Amino acid sequence: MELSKNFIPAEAEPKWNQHWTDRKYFNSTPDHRPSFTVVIPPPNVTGVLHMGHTLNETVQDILVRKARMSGFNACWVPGSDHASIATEAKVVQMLEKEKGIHKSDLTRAEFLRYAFEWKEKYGGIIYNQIDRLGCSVDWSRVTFTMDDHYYKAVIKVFVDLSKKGLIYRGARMINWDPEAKTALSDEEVEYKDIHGKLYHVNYKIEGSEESIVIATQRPETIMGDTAICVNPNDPRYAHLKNAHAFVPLVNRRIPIIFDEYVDPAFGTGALKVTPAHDINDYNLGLKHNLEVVDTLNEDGTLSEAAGVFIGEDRFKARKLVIAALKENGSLVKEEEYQTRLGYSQRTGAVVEPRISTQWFLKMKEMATPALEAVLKGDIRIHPGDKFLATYRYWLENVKDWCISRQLWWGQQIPAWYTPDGACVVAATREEAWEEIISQPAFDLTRLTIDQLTQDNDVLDTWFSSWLWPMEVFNGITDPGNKEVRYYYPTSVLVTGQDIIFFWVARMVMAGMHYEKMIPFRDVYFTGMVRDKQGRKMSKSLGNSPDLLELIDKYGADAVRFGIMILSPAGNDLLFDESSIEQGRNFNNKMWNALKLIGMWKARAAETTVNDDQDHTTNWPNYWFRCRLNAARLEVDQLMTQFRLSEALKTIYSLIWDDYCSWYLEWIKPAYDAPVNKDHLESAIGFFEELVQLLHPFMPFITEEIYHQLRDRKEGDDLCIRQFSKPETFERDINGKDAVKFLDEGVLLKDVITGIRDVRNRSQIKPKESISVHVNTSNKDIYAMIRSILEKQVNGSLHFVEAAVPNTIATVIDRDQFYIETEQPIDSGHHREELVRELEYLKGFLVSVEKKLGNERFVQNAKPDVVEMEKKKKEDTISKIKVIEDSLSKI
RNA sequence: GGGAGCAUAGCUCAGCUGGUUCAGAGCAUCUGCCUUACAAGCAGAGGGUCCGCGGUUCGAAUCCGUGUGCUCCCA
Repeated sequence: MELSKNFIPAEAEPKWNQHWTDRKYFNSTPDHRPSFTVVIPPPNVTGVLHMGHTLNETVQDILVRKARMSGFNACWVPGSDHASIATEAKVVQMLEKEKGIHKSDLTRAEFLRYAFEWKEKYGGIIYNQIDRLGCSVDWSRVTFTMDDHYYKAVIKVFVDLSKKGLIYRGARMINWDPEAKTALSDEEVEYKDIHGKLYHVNYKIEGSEESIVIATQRPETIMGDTAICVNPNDPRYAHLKNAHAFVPLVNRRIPIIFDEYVDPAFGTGALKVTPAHDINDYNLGLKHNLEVVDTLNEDGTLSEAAGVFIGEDRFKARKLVIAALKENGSLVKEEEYQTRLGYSQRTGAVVEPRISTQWFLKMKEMATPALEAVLKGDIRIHPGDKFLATYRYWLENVKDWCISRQLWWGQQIPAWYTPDGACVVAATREEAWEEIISQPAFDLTRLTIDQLTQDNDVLDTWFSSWLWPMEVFNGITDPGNKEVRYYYPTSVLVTGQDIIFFWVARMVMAGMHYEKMIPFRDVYFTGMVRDKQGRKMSKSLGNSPDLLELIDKYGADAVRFGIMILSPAGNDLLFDESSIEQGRNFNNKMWNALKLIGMWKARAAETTVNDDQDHTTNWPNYWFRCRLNAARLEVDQLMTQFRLSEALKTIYSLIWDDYCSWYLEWIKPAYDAPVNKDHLESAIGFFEELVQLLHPFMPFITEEIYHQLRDRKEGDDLCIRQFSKPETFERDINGKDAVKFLDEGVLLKDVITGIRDVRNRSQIKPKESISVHVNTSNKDIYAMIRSILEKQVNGSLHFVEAAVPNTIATVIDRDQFYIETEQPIDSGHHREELVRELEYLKGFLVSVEKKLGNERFVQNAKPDVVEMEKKKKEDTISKIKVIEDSLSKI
């Protein structure tokens, strides 16, 4: 079959995807082989894959495909999470925009119906992208965090942890998102530096003409003030013991209290205390028994309790309060102030500290085993040095986790309330009722099961995703089942460093708690994908390219190549489309090598070489065999260290440079001559191994080439072809050490390059043939590689014992070369170059001699290092001699 | 404020346990090639005070200290 000019991804990709799917290659069931399990970090259903995901999924696919080809039963479970806040926000928005329906008009059940519809419609986008990228996931296992069994698992865990006393309900100061109208965990708040203002406000002291000035960033909260606090050691305020002041605008009488918490140097040294709206004030309030006046509603508007500006939004209220304070003369000063504000990670709204009754999970007990697992090395973090400290710090200082959210989209908290407010945690209404009637404390005479009401709130999405590695195998709902025993713990988790606390640490906690085992052996953190200017890729900036467009333009293999080649382990990468171009060019290179072999195949000679008699002819095959073995070992090692980018670079260079640029050229037959049959066989065999090595990185083109190289039997596909054991590097070939072949290869390349360089510099036309005279003590090696050398430099090789006059002299490795041309030599230019070279060598010689002259060096350095220096000295001296010799002859 | 990381060619980065002619790779640049696999290519080349300063050592891009500049995490 005639091959197209270039590789056409649009044809190969759907074809192989279909083929792999048809044959169920990526579906896994437990068997006798060791398992290699990866669970996809669930992207949320609202989204599309951005470049960060692309990197992530590619890394996972590389590891999974490699394992599948290395004797493992590879199982990669896809899925997505329900992303409570983000999805609910999108659904609410859609309902308002498209249908004119407000959430408040709907019942919970009606709303959930719309949400599931929405999920059906958009949730598939992400799966399509995973598919197009060539990810070898087991689609029969796709899991969603709101699936029935998953829902049950989350509820089961909640009930269980409650029974164990690890979950409690209480009023605490929490982070409130006034836009989504829900609580957030500490981890969901992002802090940003902003320019703010500090307002100095006058509070009148009771029964005196005096007043006290406080400094605040949030004048709109003064209506919630219930004290003023000063430092007891501050002489300015010592006389105010037992005094009271009046809050401006509302005239509340509040005490002046004394606490060392206040920094006398900050602002005026006097602090207004608003326990309802600031975490530190809240703690002060607890300590001094202060009244709590909550002046804000759940949507961020001022409440009745504020007394003024009721119903105004907090930001507008601030302006109104400032104006009012100005008017009555209470505002004495405004100053610029640098501060930090918390923003909701999901909605971007400014987070409001708010006292609210929420559910919490105690973290201390769960954190200890999770920390130990990593410190003991049961879980290995890559790159370790960078993230171990972060992980450790967070777990050692962990705070209780606020797990309730005031939303509908998610697992509804299984807590049931009697009309008089008593609360029971149970998986179902019936179970809750059972529990109530079993407790004599309840007055059952007027209570029926229907009067129980369920908690309105849902659980944090992370409270479901932390069970992911277990429940994708039904490990929570059906503990100890065959699958979870086989697949758990999973092998490696690949994810972004940004969710180390949200997700990674909590999965370890859940795994240690329920399976008594770590959830994964290795954690690999990928870096963040940034644009060329180093900016984080984000939807709002619009600087993230569309994945499917990239795949359409360059092909999935090229996209995978481009993103991997740029991505050193754990480091951020600056995304640049040109690296994807490089991937496409690489495709083209391999495609052309395939075409070359195809042409050879069409016209191969019947002749073969008899190995014993003709080492020379077979030399390129031996050499490449050794080169390939060495590279395979290197790649294997890099991959176990998760240095995937370097592994890919190694393969890239092995294919492009060693195979295409050197090996194929070395065995290429003379113009119009048929190729030697043994060479052809070797070339095909090597190419097979090369595409196998590359397959995990670029699955489509490699599968295509694999099938183009030979006719394959049904079921002989590259994606499941097992790697042979890498042959050891030292293995002899025909009694010769592999290292020798490699050394000869290096010499041959050096000589070819060196002579071509001379040709270039001397402007010898490519078509002009030259005579190369070499003075060497290794004639046998040159005899071996002679024909290749002559072909590659377009010249003929002759051995000499002395300098040849009227030639261009050069030294390559340890041998002296004299290049004879038909054209006259530009002696001036040549002399100049030789002089420059000579100067460098003389300087180098001085430094080597100095080193060797240093007694302490000779004494202290390792013997082979000293030996090396001596050799350098000798080589340099002989080179100098050759150059001086040539100079004298010009 | 506390902690972590980074600084090497124009750009993006390798450089592991200090020692090969160690200062590297890819991309970009320059020169020469339409050589029947490939111009999305081939053959070559140039390019760096390894951020500054100090120390340890026979020897430092590499180890230690310090300064500067950037990035991230936490409060």
